[in-house]
Order: sequence, then C-alpha cells, then structure tokens
Amino acid sequence: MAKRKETSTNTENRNYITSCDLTYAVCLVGGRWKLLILCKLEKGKLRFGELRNQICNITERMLTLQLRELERDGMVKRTVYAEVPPRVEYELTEISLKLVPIWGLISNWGAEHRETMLQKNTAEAENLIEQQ
Amino acid sequence: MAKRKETSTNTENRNYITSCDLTYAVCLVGGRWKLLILCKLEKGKLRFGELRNQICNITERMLTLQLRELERDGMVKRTVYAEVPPRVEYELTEISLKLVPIWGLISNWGAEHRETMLQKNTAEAENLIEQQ
DNA sequence: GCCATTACTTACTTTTTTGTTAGTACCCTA
DNA sequence: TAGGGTACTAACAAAAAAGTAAGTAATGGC
Repeated sequence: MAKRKETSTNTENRNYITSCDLTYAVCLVGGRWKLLILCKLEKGKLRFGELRNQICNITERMLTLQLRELERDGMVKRTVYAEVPPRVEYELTEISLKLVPIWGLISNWGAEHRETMLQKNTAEAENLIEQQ
Repeated sequence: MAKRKETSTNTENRNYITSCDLTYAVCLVGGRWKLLILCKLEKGKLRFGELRNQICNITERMLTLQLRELERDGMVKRTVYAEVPPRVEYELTEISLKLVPIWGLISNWGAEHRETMLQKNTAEAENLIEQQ
C-alpha cells in the first residue's frame, strides 16, 4: 500500500498481469475495503466520518489509504470544504458509476456461488459420515 | 496464501468484508494470477504445463497455489490421469462459466477506464507545462 | 487559555502474499 | 543404469498489505 520497490519481480509481475484489461479492472477495486467503500457511496456523497461509521471495522488509517488510492485511480471524487472543523465529502465518479450495474451482477453471482459451495460442503460431510 | 493465524484482526476483517456478496465474489478471483488462469481456461481444458507456458511470468509454485485455491473454491475442476509422466487437466466449472459474460463487461470497462486515465494524465501534464 | 471536533499523519509491528531455489516421484527409453 | 518428461512440494526470503497506537492542525465555544 505504501512505497514499493520499483525493481522487484513482484512489481514487474504486477505490470505484466495488468496488461490484461480484466485483471487491471479488478486490481482497481482489489484493496481490502474498496468495494465496501464504493458500495456505501452508491447511494450518494458521504463524509469521511460517515464512511468510518458505516464500515465499523475499518481503522481511520485504512479508510484514508483506500480512499487516497481510489481517488488517485479516478474512482472517487474528494471535495474539501474550507471549514473548521474540516468537512470532506466523497462521491463516485462518472467512470465508477458505470460499474454499478456490473456490481449487481457480480453480487448475484457471489450469492449463488456461496449457495453452491454450501451444498457441496454439506454433501461432502454426509459422504464422510456414510463412509464411517 | 499458506497457513493463517486464525485469530488475527486481519482474519476477522476478512470474514467481515466477505459478508458482502460483491466483496466475497471479488475475493474469489483476487489472487494475483487467478483471472489470467481463468481467462486461459475460457477456451477449454488445459494441462498444467500449457498454463505455465501461456502465462510466461508465473512460477510453478504460484501456478500450483493459485490452481489449488481455485479448485478449493469450486472455480476450476482438476482431472488427474494415471499416466507416467503425469497428466493433469484443468477446466472451468459450471459456476465459474457463469462469470464469463461478466468478465467481458468488466474487461470493456477496464479498457475504458485506462483510456480515461490516460487523457486525464495528459491533460494534467499539459496544465503543468502551461503553469511554468 | 483550554477543550472539543474532524479528517487526517506518522512511526512502527504483524500478517499475508509473492518469489527463489532446489528438490521429489514415477516410469519409459536409450 | 542414466537421463528425460511432467506436475508438483518444501524450505526459505523478500515484498507488500493491513493493523496499532499515538499524534497533528485549525478554530469556535466555554
């Protein structure tokens, strides 16, 4: 998340894999908290503190880091109001808004996958019992 | 990738974030090489060595690890033929096949995002020059 | 002058992921 | 009987990501 050694194989491989548009796109939202943040912003602008309260397990540090990366990657827009105490609002950008319908599809698939795995694991457990 | 400390905040947070179906789904393909592997398998079955050759920067260890996870998560099916030298084939499963059309959408979005960022960066660079 | 509020930083530690190198098992062929 | 091919595995090191704890700045209200 922080500074990277620019010459590592790790970095080279990152560049290699993101030449694939699909992998590139998924990497943009790959940070642990990013999709959660983006989902919260689907319904409209939110302040830093509102995001923190809605994602109860996130630390301020992680929220800041993820938001900074999302901003750098054009996924959220950050607006600072020159007030004291400070007020900062975050919202989706034009390009990230285009992903919203796709998130719906993926989310449905995720639910289906979870169902499938549950059945699979149940079946395997029953097999184990029978074998005894 | 290997063993995890089961009680870390890190692990707790993993569980928390994957209660969201969208995050859950993206985590399934979140390993560095997973989407690349899945894309190669879109066109049909492939042997271990074929995958290794088609993804030229991957090590055998990483390929093995990613395939094992994909298999555990029901994303690929592994078939071993009892021959010498060994032959192992990998293919997409019913559930991962359902993602293929969505990958197309994401991929297109990724290309568009890349374009957008390129223009944005070019514009910013020009602004910097003007300001001098 | 002191405290509260908000949105962060900074320095550091822990955990996880990724990469490197050198094996292994198996049987077939030369 | 030595070497080749295939699909791995194991031990270790490096890098990156995530988490912890303790600040900071600015100003309005008490």
